[in-house]
Amino acid sequence: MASDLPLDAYDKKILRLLQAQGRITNQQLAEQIGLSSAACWRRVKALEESGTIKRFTALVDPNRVGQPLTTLVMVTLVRHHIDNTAEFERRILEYPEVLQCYATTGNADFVLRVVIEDMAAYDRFLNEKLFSLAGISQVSSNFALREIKNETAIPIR
Amino acid sequence: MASDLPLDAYDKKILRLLQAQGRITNQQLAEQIGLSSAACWRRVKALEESGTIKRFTALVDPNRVGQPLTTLVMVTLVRHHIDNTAEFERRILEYPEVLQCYATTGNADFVLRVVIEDMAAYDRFLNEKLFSLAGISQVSSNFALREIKNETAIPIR
DNA sequence: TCTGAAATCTCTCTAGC
DNA sequence: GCTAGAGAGATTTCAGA
Repeated sequence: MASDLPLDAYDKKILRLLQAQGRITNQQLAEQIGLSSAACWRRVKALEESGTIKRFTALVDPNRVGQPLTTLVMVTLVRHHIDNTAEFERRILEYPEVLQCYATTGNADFVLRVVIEDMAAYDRFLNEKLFSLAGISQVSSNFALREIKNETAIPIR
Repeated sequence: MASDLPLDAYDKKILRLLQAQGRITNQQLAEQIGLSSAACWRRVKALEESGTIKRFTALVDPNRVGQPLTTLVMVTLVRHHIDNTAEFERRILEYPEVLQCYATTGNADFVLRVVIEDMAAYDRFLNEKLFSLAGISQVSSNFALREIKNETAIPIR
């Protein structure tokens, strides 16, 4: 249905606006990009169906829902089992307090961002979840003193 | 209007559902939490006004908009000028390719997540932007080999 | 101060060109 | 791509717990 790629100028404007205001009405969106509302609506649907728009979401302030502690965790695995990596990743996906996880170059194998209530809860996370995984070699916890920026909008060029 | 805090069970359900489906209709939302559509609507507005919901957004797949490269950058500042930190943070906020930035404990002063087109663009980012900032002592670039998880939904307990 | 019902207003989404 | 319009949903008002 939705052809893959390439995005034209209208699509790019749509993506910029929907990243800034996810609940803008289709009519306002259409007006701002300079298309009829039907044409705009079809483009938004196509962008959703092609996966360019993964989904819509509400961004919640973690401080206001009792999860003020952010930690960046560097994890290194032991090199013995080839299954370690797959198993590690599978378990990480199940932990809701781990919002992000990347396999990276450099000293650590993985970098995680963990959002949680307080130090006691983080201690439980380490002992009951992270340290219980097979094949963990090193874990380094870097606590966020301050959030300078936390943006979800990808620059559309 | 919106009293600060504390969230009751309805608010928590609303936050969970809106994080999962940012564009769910108010009627469906009301039905799923067990309130009338008017009551549900008022609660969503209150959550927005209080800042508990920061905003709504579309989550875009960076691969589909030509920004497939993610880098986690550890930055250390020199200790001489007290203004270094404030100036660094101010500039970081202006760089759209830097999606996230945290001041952290540990070896690095800051951890950044940068999303960008390719290595050439990353090289330009380093030389034209990051290295041009005053007071930079060390920069370590860790490239994301794979994204295991990239979630925005804060667990609501 | 909270609710729900109902009236009204606006937008979505399909159809047709 | 555009316009039109029925139906669906959002938003306000009002009255009751």
